[in-house]
Amino acid sequence: MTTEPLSRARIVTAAIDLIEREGADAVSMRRIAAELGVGVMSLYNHVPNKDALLNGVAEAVLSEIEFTDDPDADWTDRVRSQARAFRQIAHHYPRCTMLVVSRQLSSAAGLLPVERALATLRSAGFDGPDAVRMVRLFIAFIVGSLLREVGVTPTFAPVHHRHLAGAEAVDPALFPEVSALAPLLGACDHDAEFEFGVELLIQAITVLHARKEGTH
Amino acid sequence: MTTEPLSRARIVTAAIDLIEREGADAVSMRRIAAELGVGVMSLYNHVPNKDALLNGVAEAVLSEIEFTDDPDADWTDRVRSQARAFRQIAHHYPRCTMLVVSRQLSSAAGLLPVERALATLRSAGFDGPDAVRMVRLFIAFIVGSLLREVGVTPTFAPVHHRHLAGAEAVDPALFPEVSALAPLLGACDHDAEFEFGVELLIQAITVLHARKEGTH
DNA sequence: ATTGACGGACGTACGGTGTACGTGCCAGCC
DNA sequence: GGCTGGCACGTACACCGTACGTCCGTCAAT
Repeated sequence: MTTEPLSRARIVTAAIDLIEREGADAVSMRRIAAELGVGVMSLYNHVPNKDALLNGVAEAVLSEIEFTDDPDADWTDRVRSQARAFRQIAHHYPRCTMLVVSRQLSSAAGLLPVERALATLRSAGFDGPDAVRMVRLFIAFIVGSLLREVGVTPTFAPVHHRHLAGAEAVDPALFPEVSALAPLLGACDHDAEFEFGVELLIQAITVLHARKEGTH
Repeated sequence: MTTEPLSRARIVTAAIDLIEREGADAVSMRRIAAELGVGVMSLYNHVPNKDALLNGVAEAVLSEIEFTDDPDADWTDRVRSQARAFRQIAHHYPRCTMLVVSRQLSSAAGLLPVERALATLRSAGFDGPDAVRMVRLFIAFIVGSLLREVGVTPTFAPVHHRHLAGAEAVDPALFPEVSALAPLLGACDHDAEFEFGVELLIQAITVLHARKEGTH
């Protein structure tokens, strides 16, 4: 059994595996070291500290986004596919999602999605300031959506009824709308919800686009 | 000096103060107890554990939202003011924002904003499913926006240049758009950005509204 | 007035955490 | 052959959440 020589990459992937298996709370230097069959302090030869390790996790997850961008496609389709790509990794690493969105990364991994998005929006004819605004808007929507989707499953148990275990848990007098719409609030088709949001944003942007074109 | 008798409320506000002063990482039972001039274990007479305490913090912050809803106003204005109210507390308790959005609350404090939003959307003529969709969309956008605004300042230092310390830090060959738009990406007028997003969402919703009305 | 129960403040203790620091092994180079 | 530098490792320390036992003030019933 040739134990290959421990590297930052091996440590990061071990951390990712551990997070996905047992949640972010289970991560500790000792735990990761044990997972790798290695002394705790050996980790510090490849990673300056735990925080940097977690940044590495976020980077690694983010860099697995598969952008299959077709420059010839309609810009709306390109936006759609990029939004979906972003969301797809969140589903591949659900327990890591919180980590990814809660750390702003200055590395290449964090910049590439922005680069792609800016490129397609510029090619669609938006000027710089507008393109930046659009990207920020889309990222806000995507991050917020992913947080909701993931926050629903902190234990990863398929709890569909969320905070509304029963309709009687919420007082209809205080919260008439919430209690009336409890069934709708309890069940959430995340896919449909996400697609709806993306379409609505794209449509809104298209309108704004046409309006600017018209004022030329 | 009459030391008033320690209560869940006092503990929670001490925690909030501590978080705002020194960040979320500074919170520990021992630290909070010291802040209150009290033994550590005394806290557990009023709070079952740290997690519940943090939930209490999130609830307290959330319940400070000031909804000055005018039922006679235009529904778009009501949506605007609700979105702004949500954002305002995030600016009042910037270091607590992450806590608030990362915990889904089943309490009244968490439900009230949803109730308000549903009520205004229903009064605007949306049916149940559409209203729920809209609320989810808005919350996703708001949460994502707040995370960006707050994530920019984890140290609360007014770092305006973010991840782009200098334009030369990012390789123009790899990231042409990012490097070209670096000045725009570096500086962000959060207020304007938020208002832009809210207006765009409202406009998109209005279009969708009109379309549904037309198909009657 | 005495007693009893009880709630809340507190100290101690245990297992776990991140990581600073020193030690020893082993490969590569002079 | 001896030196040097990198890497695995153990020990140690300060801090964490919290289970548990203790003590004391207050109040009810006797």
